[in-house]
Amino acid sequence: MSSPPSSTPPRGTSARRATIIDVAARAGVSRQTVTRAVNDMPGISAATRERVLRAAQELNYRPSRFGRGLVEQGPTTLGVVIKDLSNSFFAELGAALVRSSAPHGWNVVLAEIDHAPEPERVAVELSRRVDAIVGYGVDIDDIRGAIGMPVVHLDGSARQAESAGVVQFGAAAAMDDLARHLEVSGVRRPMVLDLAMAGAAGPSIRAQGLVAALDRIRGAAAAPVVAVDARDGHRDVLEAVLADGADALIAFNDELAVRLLHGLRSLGVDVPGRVRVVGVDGLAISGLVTPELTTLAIDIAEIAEQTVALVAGMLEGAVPLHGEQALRTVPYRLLVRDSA
Amino acid sequence: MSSPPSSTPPRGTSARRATIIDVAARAGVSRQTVTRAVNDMPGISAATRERVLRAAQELNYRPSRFGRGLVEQGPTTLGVVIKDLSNSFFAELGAALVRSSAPHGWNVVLAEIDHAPEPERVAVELSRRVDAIVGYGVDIDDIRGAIGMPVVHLDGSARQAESAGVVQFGAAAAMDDLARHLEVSGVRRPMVLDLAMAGAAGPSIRAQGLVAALDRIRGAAAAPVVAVDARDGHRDVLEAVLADGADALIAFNDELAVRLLHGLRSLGVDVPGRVRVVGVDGLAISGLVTPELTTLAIDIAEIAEQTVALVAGMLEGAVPLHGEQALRTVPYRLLVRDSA
DNA sequence: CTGAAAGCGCTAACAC
DNA sequence: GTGTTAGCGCTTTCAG
Repeated sequence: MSSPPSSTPPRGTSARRATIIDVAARAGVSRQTVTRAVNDMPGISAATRERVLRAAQELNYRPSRFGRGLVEQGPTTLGVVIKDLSNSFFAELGAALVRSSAPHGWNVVLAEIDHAPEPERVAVELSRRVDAIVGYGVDIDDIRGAIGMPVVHLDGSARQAESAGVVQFGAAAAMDDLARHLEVSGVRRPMVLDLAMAGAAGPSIRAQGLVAALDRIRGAAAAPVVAVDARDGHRDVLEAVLADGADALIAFNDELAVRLLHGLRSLGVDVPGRVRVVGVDGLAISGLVTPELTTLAIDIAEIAEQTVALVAGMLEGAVPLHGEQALRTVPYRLLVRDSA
Repeated sequence: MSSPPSSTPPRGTSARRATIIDVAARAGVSRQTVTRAVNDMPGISAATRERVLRAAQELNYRPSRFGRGLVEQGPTTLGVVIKDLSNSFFAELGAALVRSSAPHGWNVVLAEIDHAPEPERVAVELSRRVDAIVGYGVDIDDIRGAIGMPVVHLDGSARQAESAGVVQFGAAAAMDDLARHLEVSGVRRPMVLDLAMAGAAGPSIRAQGLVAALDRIRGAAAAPVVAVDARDGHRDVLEAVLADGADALIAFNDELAVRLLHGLRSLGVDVPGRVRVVGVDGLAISGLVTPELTTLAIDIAEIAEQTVALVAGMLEGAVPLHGEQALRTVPYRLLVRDSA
């Protein structure tokens, strides 16, 4: 691959995508006739259609969706920016957003931050291709070019509502419920198992919230936070916290909790007898493991509904792009099952 | 703006989306100046920018992504049509496709068939908005309008390769391995638990393949196929098949298998002692339940890679849109763990 | 710093 | 049956 000195477009396979004009020229017809052939419209002879289609094929012609959208008024497109799609919670949320968008006739473009070549550019790029942006880690300042574009932060803070829409995940009440539940269950040394985020300095917001809530358990010292790797075996960590006297493990999310449960089982540790385990999210799997997982559950479908409704309102101009009216809250609820 | 006598657009909230021209008029500047303000470009005075932005805001102006894409040559957009995103396998596949597309700089539009208002129109509609289509249940004949558009069937048949690209999931070999494994384990009465699909007449293709493979177990009669509901408790079904003497349950997929495991546990039935359980897919959860699930696993990331590579080849014109060269196969592999 | 002109690729409406 | 005309909304020249 010889790189030309200046800006000569690559010659080889993809010189320049063929347009309707190229096809028209090659088939010796007008552009309109090409349109008719390609879109299977009436008012064209079979012979001509054949000829046009052949020309199109030879040129590897594909209609530009932009030209088409311009004249046809394409559907609203929602850009969804997800941190990490291999995280079940995010994956389910993405799916729910797709589903909630369908009744509106919207298209949904899904983009992932964590595994992107240029993570910080994902949202910016996407914002130029869609009508609204929803997601995590979207830096509103980066999108200032997108004047008037609805932006909704998922799991955002009230502060973020000063500059964009926010769907808040209300965890405080449920965390308090959890602390109370653990307290009456006799827990005295709860520990928070946080997910080790790349590049994160301290504990996650969620872990901090958990610690704060747990702090209200009488007779218990401040709950320690232990960062664990998302995909690891956790065996060492488990042995360590057990040796440290932990009698309740609050995991960052259900996925981690289920892994913990699995690890404890292979260690022969009784749950909830010897140690209790709690997850966060309320994913389907949490109800399918043994013992069934006690968890702080949030209704993902509800989040998606609220989000889409909020965006729809913004698009119509019925809801301001930021401020109080652009703030929604979906609560977590304590789901007591067998593991704690 | 004097509205012409005849086609007055609706006045209310959503009259007609404001264009750059409306903004220019309102701000008393040229379109180009609006572009400069909106895109945060240099060569414009702060005062003018302010004025333009205000006008834009007042008109609820958002740039059209089509007009923009037309002149800017937007990225390739891949349309992914998934049957049911609440099925973990499909959700993971969708996520994997997003991830595999990122290095190419492609955008991915995800659409779901099963919960769409008009299921049969999903793929057709989408095909007019994207550069290539990948997915399940895409009727190639419906998309004939999309001349030259790459279409790839996921989990397709060799026959479908006559008209489109296909990524085949090769199950035969793994199913044979499974049958052999069950045979030497002493299984004599395996049963297939199929997912009851709405509107499906008989057993799924997968169930049929399983039955065919199981048929080779010496001393066993043809394996019965029992259709079960995706979300149900399965208790009745479980009791029935157990009463019927089943000593191995092959589930349509891991999700069902995990539910089965859960049901069996609450029934106090020993797995694999009393009955063995096998899943299909190889999802993450299959390794996190007790006993760990024996399953026919397929590499989802590999499927996504192959699919994206195939589409890329088609887009470049390097790979034909159908035929042998447009056929790829990703195999299932028998993953023997504890449940069978 | 601002504006005018050209053109991106396509289709609807109206000729012929 | 086919071609011509006129945009769709935006950004990129190039002139002022």
